[in-house]
Amino acid sequence: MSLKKIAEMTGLSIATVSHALNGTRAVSEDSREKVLSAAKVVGYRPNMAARMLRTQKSNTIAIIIPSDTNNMNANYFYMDVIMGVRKKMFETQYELIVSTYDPHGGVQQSLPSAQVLRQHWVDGVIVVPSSHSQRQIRSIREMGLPYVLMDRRSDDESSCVTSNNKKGVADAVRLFAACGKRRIGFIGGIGSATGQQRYAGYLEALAELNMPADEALILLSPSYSLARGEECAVRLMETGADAILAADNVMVMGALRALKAAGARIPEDIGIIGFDDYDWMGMVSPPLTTVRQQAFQMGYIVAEVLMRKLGGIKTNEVIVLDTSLVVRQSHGW
Amino acid sequence: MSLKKIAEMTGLSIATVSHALNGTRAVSEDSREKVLSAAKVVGYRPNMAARMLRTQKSNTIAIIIPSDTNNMNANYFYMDVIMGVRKKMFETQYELIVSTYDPHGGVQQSLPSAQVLRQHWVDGVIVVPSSHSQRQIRSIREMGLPYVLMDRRSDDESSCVTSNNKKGVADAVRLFAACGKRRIGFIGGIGSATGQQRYAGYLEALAELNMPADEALILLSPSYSLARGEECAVRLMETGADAILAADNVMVMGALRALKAAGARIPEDIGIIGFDDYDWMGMVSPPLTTVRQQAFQMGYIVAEVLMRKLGGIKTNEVIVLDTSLVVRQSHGW
DNA sequence: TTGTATGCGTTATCAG
DNA sequence: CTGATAACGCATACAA
Repeated sequence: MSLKKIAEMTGLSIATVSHALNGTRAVSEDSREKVLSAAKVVGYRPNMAARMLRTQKSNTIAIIIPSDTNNMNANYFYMDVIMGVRKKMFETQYELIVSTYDPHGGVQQSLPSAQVLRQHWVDGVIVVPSSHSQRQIRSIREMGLPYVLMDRRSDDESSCVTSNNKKGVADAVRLFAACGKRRIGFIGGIGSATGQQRYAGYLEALAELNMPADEALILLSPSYSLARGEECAVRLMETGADAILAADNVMVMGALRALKAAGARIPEDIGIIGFDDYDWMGMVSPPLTTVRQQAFQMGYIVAEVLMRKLGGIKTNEVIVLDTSLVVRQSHGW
Repeated sequence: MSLKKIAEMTGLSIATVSHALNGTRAVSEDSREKVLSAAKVVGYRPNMAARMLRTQKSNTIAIIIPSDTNNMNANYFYMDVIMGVRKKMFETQYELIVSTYDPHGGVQQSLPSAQVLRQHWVDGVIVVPSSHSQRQIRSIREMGLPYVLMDRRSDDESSCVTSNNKKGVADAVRLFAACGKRRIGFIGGIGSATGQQRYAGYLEALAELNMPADEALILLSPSYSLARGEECAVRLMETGADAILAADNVMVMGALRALKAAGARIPEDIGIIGFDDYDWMGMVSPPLTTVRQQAFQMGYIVAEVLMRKLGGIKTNEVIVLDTSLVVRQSHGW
């Protein structure tokens, strides 16, 4: 199983065997063949641990995402992201460790649950920070582990890849306004930088349109859930909203359900725009207008940025991916 | 950064430092404190490579899933699975490597793209086999790497955790029949063991109900896609089907879209039942009746089985998880 | 309670 | 073109 064994089988030295296998120095054709066939016979597989120990490289990175156990749906966004990361990993022959943490685990629990960080192991890490993870991010930086933030920005000193959440929501608000909507409600999360940016986009667009920001139309929650989405939508209907911006793919489902349960006509009585884009959104009635994020690309690009860092490049990159409005029918005419 | 350094700092031996850190033998309170504080000062993190090399254990497993790049939706099922696996991993302090392969990559390409298998590294592996991966599975077995199959069964010698696909589909057919449906169409995949089992369930239920299996009502495809789902549904409408069983969460979306586009009344003109259960399925109109799989549990359980194997238990376990009908409205009355 | 010393499987250096 | 050997950082058997 080891180089040593193959060396014994072939009568060559460990060094020659290693070089023959890796093509890292000239080896006679004769020796090469002997080594290769012996390796095949015993089913030789290199021992990564030894290689890592020697080279100080694991060819492995980790991605650490929040996993809200009572809201599994939010994770689908990260699935697309992970597939994007995987694509880059495949191209570069890296392996990917997927780790999770509980975003509601409190300050000290938030990120470090990822034991992968506490061990000298991965070459780099992609992190989706929570609002409590500044300290962990700092410690990652201090231990010299290459990293890139993703989806959410938590500070100015880190490389980061996010969506243009602010613009995405602002676009949606403008679309509502263009359709004659005047009382636009906002359902969002306040627990993450992402949520805050979306809220900021809402306020900004309102201001730009000279529309007042009515507190009764703004419903912020610490976390996302279907039930919470329903609840908020009910509240907004009572307040006389004629449009709802649900800044998250879970909330929008709840909101939609509540609207339908109440028998509201969409979009005549009340318009609705959601976040993220899945095929099913075109399948509900009316088909949902939504703010699309480039999830797969986000994964691919954040992996690319990390790879660049692993290559020794020192620049800090802040990449903001554009969102796009997927205009279907739920927003109005 | 290493035990050696801490040994130097504290004036103790490497052995004592190691034991103090790991609590693996008695150490005087005095020494312990010295070691711990020194470790904290220099930010000591154990070097996994060295530990792995020494102990021949990585505390890491891998899961290898098919990733159909032109059908990202299918992946969401595996996201739920992965979260289930993660839960077990969290409990047992293992890390999880997520690897993918192209299910349409042809025979030789199918599984081995997962380089993780070609390296002596992970302690065990969870594999979703494709119909072409028997050889790879055999080679995994031959190299003595503990493994468990998941979602699909490819042979009789491997431990395996799957859903009861056959029964799930049969239940759906019976429900259709109970609602007076007589010409029940089947849209399915033939490219995987999963698809074949679902098809078998369809035939079995039909036979049990003394209903003929009309070839014109059976549409099998090598792979899943939204477009293909639409196409099949159109065909089935032409053939006069009064019900459609779409044995996959992507196909059912396509089928639903086609039905709506054609202005069919659901479920009066034509009923439809899908596979897998997502929140959005309750949000379309009419709410979709579907065959639910226990995705999260499947992940948790398959991880459990693998852990058992890693613990040295030699039994082969074949676990079949029950499916359940989520009865909403699209099937009929 | 502590220390010494070995070896895990590689890569890479240095010497032939 | 080839070989001997050191070192990577750790766990642990053995000795004291």
